[in-house]
Amino acid sequence: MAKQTFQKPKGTADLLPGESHKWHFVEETARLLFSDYQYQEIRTPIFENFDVFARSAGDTSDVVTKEMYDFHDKGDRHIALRPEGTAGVVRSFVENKLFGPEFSKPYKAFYIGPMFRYERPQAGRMRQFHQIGVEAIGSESPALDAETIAMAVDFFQTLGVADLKVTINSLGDQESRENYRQALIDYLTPFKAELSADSQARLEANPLRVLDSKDAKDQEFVANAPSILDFLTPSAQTHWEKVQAYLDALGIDYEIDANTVRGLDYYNHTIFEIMTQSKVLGSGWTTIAGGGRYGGLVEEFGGPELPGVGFGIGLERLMLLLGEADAVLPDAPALDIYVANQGDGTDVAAMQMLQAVRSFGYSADRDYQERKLKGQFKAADREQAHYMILIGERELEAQTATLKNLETGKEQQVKLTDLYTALPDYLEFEGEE
RNA sequence: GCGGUUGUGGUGAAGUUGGUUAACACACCGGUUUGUGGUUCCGGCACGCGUGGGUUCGAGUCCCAUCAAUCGCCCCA
Repeated sequence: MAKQTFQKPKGTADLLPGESHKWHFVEETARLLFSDYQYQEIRTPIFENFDVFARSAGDTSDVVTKEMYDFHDKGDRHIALRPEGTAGVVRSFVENKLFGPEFSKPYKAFYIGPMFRYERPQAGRMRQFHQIGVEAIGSESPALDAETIAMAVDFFQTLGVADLKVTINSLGDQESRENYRQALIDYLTPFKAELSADSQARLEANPLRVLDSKDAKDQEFVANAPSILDFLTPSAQTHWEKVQAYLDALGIDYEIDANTVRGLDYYNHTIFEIMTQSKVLGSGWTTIAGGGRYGGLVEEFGGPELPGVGFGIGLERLMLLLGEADAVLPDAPALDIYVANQGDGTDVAAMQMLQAVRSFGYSADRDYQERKLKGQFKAADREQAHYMILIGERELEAQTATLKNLETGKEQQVKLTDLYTALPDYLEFEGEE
C-alpha cells in the first residue's frame, strides 16, 4: 500500500524558519510604529458568529455572499472564519463596552493575524492570508482620517517601500450617497443594455460598484458619469476638504479618484487605497492597503452611534513587495558561537560549555550527529557562526578550550574557568550588536 | 465560479516518433587530510516520474479523471 501523503489545503502556505524572521521584522515595525500613534494590539477570535460578518460587510459584497468560510459547529452554531478584521473589532468594542467614559476616544486598536476567504489563489492572494489592520472608533474628526492615512504611509515609508500611490475619495454621508446613487442610476440606466453582465447586476444591487468595473466598455460610460464628489452635502464637503487640507499640510502625496469605491459596504466619507504596480503582484495596480471611515457599524452591533476609521494591509502582498527590494528584509539571524568537540570524554564538557555560553545571552549550537571536526566546521559555516569554541582531548586535558574567530581565523587557547566567568571579554563582534 | 499554462530526486532541470540500468548541475553525506571551515579530487544519494484509472507486449513519454501550483477574469488586502 502506498504511503499516504498530504498537501496543505489550497491557498494556504507554510511559513518556515528562515522566512519567519522576515515576517517578525515587519510585524515588529508595525507594532513599534503604531504604538507611536497610541494604538495598542487587540486580539479577537479568528472565528465569529456568521452574522457578525454578514451584517457588517454588506449583503451584496462578494466577501460575504461567496467567499466566506462558514460551517455549523457541534452545537449547531453558524460560525465563520473571519474574512476581514473590522467586524470582529467592532463587535468586541461593543461587547466589552469600550465606548464607556473610562476609555479615551477615539478608541484605537490594531490587529495582526490571519483572515480567510474562499477564492482562487493568485500572486499575493491566499485563502488564508494575513492582515495588519487598525481601527479608531469614536471620533468624527477629519483629522483622524488624515492621521490614519498618514500612519499607513508612514508604515510603508519606514519599511522603505517606494513607488506607492495613495488614492482617496469621499463617499460622503448617508444623504450624499443616496442623492448620488439616484443620479448614478439615472445616468447609467439608458446604457444598461450595453453594460457588462456584472455591471448590469450591480446597477440594481449596488450601483456604486459599477464605477469599479475594469471592463473597458463600462469604463467608457463611467468616465462621463456624475462624480460622487459633486453630490456631497455641505457638511460632508467640509469634512472632505479638511481631510485634504490635513494631508496637504503633512506633505502626503495623494490622488483623488472619484471612482474608488471599495468592496465593503460600511464605508462612508473618506476612503483610501495604497497601491503598487510592482510586477511581483501581477499586472496593473494592486492594492496593498485599503480602508476608510465607516459609520453605523457600532450601532449595528448594538452599541452607540459612533463612527470609526481604519485600514487593512495585506501582509502577503507586502512581503512579496519587500522581497523584491532585497536589503529591506533582514537576513536570518547569525549564530554567535558554535561549540565543537572532538574525542573521548569531550562531549559532556561541550554540553556544559554550550549552556554556559547561552547563559551569557549568546546564541549557541553544537553538533548532534557525532560528526567529525570538519563536519562541525561546515555546520558552523552554514549557521554563519561568529566564533567557535573547540574542546578536544588536548584541551580537556589542559582544562582549556580553543576559541576561534571564524571570520578572521584567529584562535587562542583560553582556560575553561576564564570562559565560564568572563566569556564576553574574549569576544569581539565586528559591527554587530 | 470561469479561462490559459504547468506538475520528474532536497533544488534547477534533461528525458528523441512510447521500448533494457531516469542525463547533467547545485545542495547534502562520506572519503581524500584518524583535530579545523567556505578550494581540489573521488564516491554515495529517485523501489520511481503529483494522484487514480485506462490504452499497449511495453508509458515519465498517449487518453480520461482528480489534486496542486501558476497566470488572467471576478473580487479583494
